[in-house]
Amino acid sequence: MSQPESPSRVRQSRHARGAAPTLHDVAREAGVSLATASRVLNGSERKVAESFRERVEQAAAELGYTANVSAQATARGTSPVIALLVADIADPYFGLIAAGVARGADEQGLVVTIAITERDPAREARIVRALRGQRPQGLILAASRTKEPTDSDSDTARELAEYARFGGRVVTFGAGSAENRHVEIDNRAGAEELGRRMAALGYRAAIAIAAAEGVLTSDERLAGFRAGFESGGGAIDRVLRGDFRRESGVQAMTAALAEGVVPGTLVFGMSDVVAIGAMSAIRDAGREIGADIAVCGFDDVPSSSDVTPALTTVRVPLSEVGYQAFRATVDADWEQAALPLEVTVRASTPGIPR
Amino acid sequence: MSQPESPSRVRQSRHARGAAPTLHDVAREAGVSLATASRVLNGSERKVAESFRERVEQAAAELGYTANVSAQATARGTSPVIALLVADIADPYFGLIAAGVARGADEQGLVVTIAITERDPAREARIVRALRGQRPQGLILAASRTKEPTDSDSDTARELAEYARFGGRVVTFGAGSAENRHVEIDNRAGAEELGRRMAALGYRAAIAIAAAEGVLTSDERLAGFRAGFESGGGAIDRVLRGDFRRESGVQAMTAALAEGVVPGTLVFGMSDVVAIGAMSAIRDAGREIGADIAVCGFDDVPSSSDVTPALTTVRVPLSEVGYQAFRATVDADWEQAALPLEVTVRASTPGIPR
DNA sequence: AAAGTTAGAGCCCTTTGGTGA
DNA sequence: CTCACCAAAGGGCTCTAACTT
Repeated sequence: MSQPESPSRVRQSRHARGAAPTLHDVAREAGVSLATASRVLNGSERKVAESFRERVEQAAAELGYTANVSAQATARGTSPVIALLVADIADPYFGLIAAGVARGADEQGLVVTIAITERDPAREARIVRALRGQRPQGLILAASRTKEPTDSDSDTARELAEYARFGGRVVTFGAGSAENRHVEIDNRAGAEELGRRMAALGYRAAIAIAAAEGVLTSDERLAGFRAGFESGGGAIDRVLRGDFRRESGVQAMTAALAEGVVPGTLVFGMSDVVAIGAMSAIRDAGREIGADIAVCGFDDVPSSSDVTPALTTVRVPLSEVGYQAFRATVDADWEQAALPLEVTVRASTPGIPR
Repeated sequence: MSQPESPSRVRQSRHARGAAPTLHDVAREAGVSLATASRVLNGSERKVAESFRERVEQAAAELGYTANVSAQATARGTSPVIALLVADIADPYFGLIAAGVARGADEQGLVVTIAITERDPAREARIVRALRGQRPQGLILAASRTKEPTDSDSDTARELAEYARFGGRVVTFGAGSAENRHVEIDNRAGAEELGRRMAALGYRAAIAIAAAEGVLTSDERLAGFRAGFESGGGAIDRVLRGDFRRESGVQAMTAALAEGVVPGTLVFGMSDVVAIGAMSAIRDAGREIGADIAVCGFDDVPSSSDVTPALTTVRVPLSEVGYQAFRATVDADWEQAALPLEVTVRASTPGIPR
């Protein structure tokens, strides 16, 4: 009566159902000690005789044993996970970065946990704190950093510092603190080249659709573009503010159009997604993209080449960027590999005939 | 000499640097027992006197304590993670699903670990096995299932069964086994309606670009479309095979065009991404999308409305689908909420004037 | 006697001495 | 002396049972 409804050859361990077999179960089944079973199954330098190894492996297979990662983590004092924070995983920008991170993690047999900040600094701080509890080997922060930290930003910073203090490795994008490793995308240079090229195409007046002032990526891209565009004789007439989302491009552009946009103007969206939103607004206003109003963006996300006219942009090797960020979390001595940006001129900026 | 370079008020615990503070440290600092500290910090029914609670909380704050999730997991026997398997996180289809899953997980304070199958059954099996080790509360499999399992598929199935056997909850998409919960997208009905609508618009000849035979989602969409389209007097002339990726759409369409495509033909891509690839090929061949060759897809990923002409498709609430999948992993009694699909006719299928 | 504390066993695994062949 | 095994301690936490006031 102590073993209700148990089939005849049931194991008498406590996990008849409901719990996965443990190393203990395997060891007992194989008739060896825990230590030996551990060595066979969960990797160790020390040798185990072939006959024992076989017995253990068979027992494990029979029982469907899988090492309990949490237990391993507590015992080893390190857990095989990389934490990735992104603003929005459905955004292709972050999707591509995540793909790169995942690729790297897979290579190293690490697991990646993903969390979404929704671009909310308070949320971000909360998440970093929660993630700290996982004791991940590395933490990659791919949400947008701002220059002058809000209170919540410094909450995040504090949590990150705390995490780093106890051996965790933080990787951020763009200029990080001296402490943290960071993957640098040369937004400024890429944007400058873009500005130069656009000026060379004959554009002289531009409208920029940027994120809020202080958002580093946006600031850098804007400054770079301005430098390049002005060096070629162009000028940015208006800077509209929003964020990196498509809807932001739609709204800013709609507003700009309402105020009036002269033909031959170039619109520069701080991200392709924004630029594509702007294109949509332009079209909805009955204007033409290209000869009438030209548009360019930044990132070269896949859909940039699928819209019509195809979007002029700066190619950022996002997946590679993600991969680099991953390497930065695990490599003892890491140096960022070159991440070349490349201006890609397409039909959305046909140029102005002289 | 026993405490090198230690600041004066250093704590004497073993973790002067390198290891995060433990509950033990907090308890000592607060002058209470482990049990009390645990109750205060890591949630418990039992009451703790206010004065003790304060002391503990302050000590925790001072030390920057965060509970070690792995240790909690081993002690509690359950770990707060949901595992998500997707074919490709950079694909907007999976990106949106992941966003929905992440939203749900966040609501419940769970962590999402993500893994990429790359649509490789062998990889998938390997990953499921690795993920099993995490003892996640739920496992969401969002990669494409096939009808007649390959060997590797049954490897996956075996791992899933093993996982489920010990209390894990598996959620798949599309018709799952009787055992597993599954989130059903009514591909057939959606595609049928699409087919009907396309026939009503005057289309009579269609080319379908599908994934390999046996890939359930593709099969269902194709069958549904065929039924609807034929019921309206149309017929599918050619079924080209590839996968769900953009490149597949390009290749299939290029091949189709080489063989010849008469004006007025409708191309149905089994996913928007494929349809967009086909659009690209059509354009590259110097043909026109719309009046000449019409195109429709499935999913309504964001870029579908950004391409020109905008893509006719079937709207799938992907983020909601992901959310549902998440609920299915955690709710004791779960019933799938309705996931209405909606045919969205856009400019890529202007119809054939009679 | 109620309320709240504490000691200590237990979770699953790793790893280090020891020990017998 | 190797070689290859085992026992046992330890890792950070939870939770029950016993104890204090």
